[in-house]
Amino acid sequence: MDKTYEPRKVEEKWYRFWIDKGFFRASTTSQQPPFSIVIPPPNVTGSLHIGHALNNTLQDILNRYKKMKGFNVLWVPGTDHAGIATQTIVERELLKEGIKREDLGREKFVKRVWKWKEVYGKRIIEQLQRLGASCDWSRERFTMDEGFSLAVREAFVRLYNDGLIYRGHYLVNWCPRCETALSDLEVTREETKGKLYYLKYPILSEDGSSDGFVVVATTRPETMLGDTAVAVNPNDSRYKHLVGKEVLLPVVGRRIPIIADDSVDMEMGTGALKITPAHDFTDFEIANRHNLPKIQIMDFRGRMNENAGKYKGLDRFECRARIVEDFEREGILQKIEEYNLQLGKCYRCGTVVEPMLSLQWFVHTPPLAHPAIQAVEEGRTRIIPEGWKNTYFEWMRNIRDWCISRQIWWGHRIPAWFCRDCGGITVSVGEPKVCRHCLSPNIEQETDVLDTWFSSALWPFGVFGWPEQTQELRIFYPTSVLVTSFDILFFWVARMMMMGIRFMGDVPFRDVYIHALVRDEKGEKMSKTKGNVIDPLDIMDEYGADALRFSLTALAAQGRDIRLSLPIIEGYRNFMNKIWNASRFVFLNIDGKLRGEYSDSWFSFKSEELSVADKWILTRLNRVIREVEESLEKYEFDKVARLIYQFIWGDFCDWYIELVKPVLSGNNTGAIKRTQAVLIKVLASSLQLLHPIAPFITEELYSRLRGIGFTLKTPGGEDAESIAVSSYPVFKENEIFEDAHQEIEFIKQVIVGIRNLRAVVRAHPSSKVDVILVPDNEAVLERIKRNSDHIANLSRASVIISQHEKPKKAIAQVVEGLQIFLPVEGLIDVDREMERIKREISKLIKDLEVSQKKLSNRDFLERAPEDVVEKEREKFEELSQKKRKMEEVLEKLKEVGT
RNA sequence: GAGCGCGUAGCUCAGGGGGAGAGCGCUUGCUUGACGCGCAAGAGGUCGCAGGUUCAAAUCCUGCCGCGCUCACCA
Repeated sequence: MDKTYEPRKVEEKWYRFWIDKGFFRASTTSQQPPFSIVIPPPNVTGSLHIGHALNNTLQDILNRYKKMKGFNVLWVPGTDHAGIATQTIVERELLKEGIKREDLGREKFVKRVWKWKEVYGKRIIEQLQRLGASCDWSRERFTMDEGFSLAVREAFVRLYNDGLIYRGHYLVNWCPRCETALSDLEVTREETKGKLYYLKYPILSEDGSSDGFVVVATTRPETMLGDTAVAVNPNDSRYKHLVGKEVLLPVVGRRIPIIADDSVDMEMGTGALKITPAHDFTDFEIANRHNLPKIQIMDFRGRMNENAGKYKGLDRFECRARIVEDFEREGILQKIEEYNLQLGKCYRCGTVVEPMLSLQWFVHTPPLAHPAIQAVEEGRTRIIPEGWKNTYFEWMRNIRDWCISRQIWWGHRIPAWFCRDCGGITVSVGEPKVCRHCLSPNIEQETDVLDTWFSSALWPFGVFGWPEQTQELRIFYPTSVLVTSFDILFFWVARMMMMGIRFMGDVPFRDVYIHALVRDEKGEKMSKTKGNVIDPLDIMDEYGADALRFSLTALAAQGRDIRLSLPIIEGYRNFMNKIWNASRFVFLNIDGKLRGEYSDSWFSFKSEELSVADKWILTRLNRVIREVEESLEKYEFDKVARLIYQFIWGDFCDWYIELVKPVLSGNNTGAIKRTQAVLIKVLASSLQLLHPIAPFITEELYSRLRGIGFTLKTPGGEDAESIAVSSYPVFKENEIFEDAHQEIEFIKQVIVGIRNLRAVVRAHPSSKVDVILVPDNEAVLERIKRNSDHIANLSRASVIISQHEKPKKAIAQVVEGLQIFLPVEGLIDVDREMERIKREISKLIKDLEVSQKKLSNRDFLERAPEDVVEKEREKFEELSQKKRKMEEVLEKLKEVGT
């Protein structure tokens, strides 16, 4: 066995083993309770990033844990076609070859994208496998595979027939670069420095002559070309007299009315608002109230159209500059101010979004949102951590209709056909032959595709074969938990809730666990442009998948972002190595094969046969088992990791192994056998606890345990050929030994005390020192007697127990009920040691004062719970005893100095 | 503008009404028969600030300061 764990030597082997054995395959005939998770499907063209690593590690932990608990676990994997994102990437690649998508035409282009999908979809799947994801790959799905396409059409048709999908002319967010409509969510607002332009519109008097100006303020002067009114607040005394009059729209020369509308804020700008109904959401609504015409002045690429007159053909930003110039020349530009505004940008490409009037498809969401809100209110779906509930409610309660049509090629084509004869719409799952309304065969399918998130919303039941009523749906829906990050709470989680309830009549998941975002060590979001990405694949190459997984788990505290850095990962890589070496120690101390000695109810020692140390470690183990399970059930992943880390390193390695070394090198065969058994039991259980987080190293070490003849059982009671299918450790009340636990905890203090004294006298680690232990009472005396070997071995001391004699010249330590003396002959830095003791005494005095104050406070005595008061009394007693002893120690020191 | 989260050791973070914790880093010592990716012993903190509630506040409440995020059609 190597001295250092080398993950690269084993990881691939074990993953193949798990797959070959079919351990990740779920059963549709099992009697076991189901546990199911659907993966948040990564983008097909994407590459595994650190966020995926976290997301899938957490899911894997839950799945592997439940598997070991005997559940019929199903983790459904898959990928998302990610419409706009994927199309953009493929377009960019094609451009490198000098090909535009229009050159290929729709059909050929889509074929090219499928090719990409084949290559890159596979890549991300391999990367997930590299991470160790225990997905049931036989059930891998893609949001555009045949079955899923059927589900999408079915859902669309049903919603349409129920009147929840409609088509109409509305103002939508439009990306002029992607040339498609976007939903509200796909627009991100960014604070941008801009300018506020004050434009003077000449007022027309009754006779048509000019009569002064009304000044409007705007951040987008170019939109004035499409102005159809100026609006003021009806209560605005500055403008009251102008309502009903007209202004002459400069440059254009059109007459437009001055109207009154309540929604105009008198404080804002000049209080007079120019109305461009076809390019602004507020204006659109005002226009509807006043029956104003809507003049579109741009084409879908963001260039001025024929309605822009002489500006036709200009890009919208060029046009802005020209308009401003022209206003200035005419003397009707009053002023320009610096102005910060929240600009809407396309979340995919960052282009400034243009509100555009167009014919689009929408989902009418409030009727879907209502039951989805209720489900969370009633706790049928729990959101964890709870804080996100409010965010969910907030969004759901203010939900607006969802624009689902996209003018791109890659995606689910909307299953609607338009009739060239009667203009009617036929919506159908299969391809219709004739128009539903006039029976004309002269029909044509909608060219728009659906928003990617429309199909993602069906994921939790689409993957199980919906709309067919499959066995999988019956068993695994609702899924047990969804693990995701908060940035797609609205995009995805909320919509799955709506669709799941609508089509399945039940929530899509019992729990939603929302985890953090992974940031860099400075707390910044990782991005390729910033160059601060930590690539999980590099990390796995260098440190191993387990180290990465453990790092992410240990940092996955609820409600806080993860700041990941290499030193942290290195630390947990070291932990993996520690486990490796602890196991190595165990193996080195078991000669030959166990020959099944321990495999069949192999741990069968009666409590009186166990040593105090054995009892101590078993107590610790059992408590850790319980705490780990409690934490897992609450999704407290960081706590799980900490508990296991502390137990393996801090308890098992630092103390148990050290305590047991003399036994193993002794010649008491019975004691050796028993110790070996405890070592194996504790090691095996530790590996099991660790397995969900670090599957590879634990499998490797388990295989070595099998090599020496030790086997775990499956939940079904059979020999487990893999730790992945072994039965999770169970808390056993009869392996809790409170007395032994306290005894070893006490002995640890004694040992640390002596080591501390050794450091004071600068004793060389290999040299022995003489110490005199002076116990207060019989109980302490007995404890020390029982453990004098442990003390002597772990502190390299010759121990003398004395109830009366105390050395004259010595340095000392005090632990509860015990003084530890180390005689010295003036070879030490007495002043420094005195300083140390004095510091300690003054701290004791301070603590005593606090305690004293409490105990002399009548309110405390009367109102505090009895046990708290009692504990305070004990504490006071203990502190004052310790103080007395420390003072004594100080006296001894003085003598050393003389 | 509204809402949410976070300020605890030099750094990264647990904890969350009754004796301040971990890892890393730092100091000192170590060819300790598992491991130097290690062992041992240490130093290091008015728990952001100010009030309040309470017998008792790092912990609960209010305000403030700082950092971050989300939502919002505001010219």
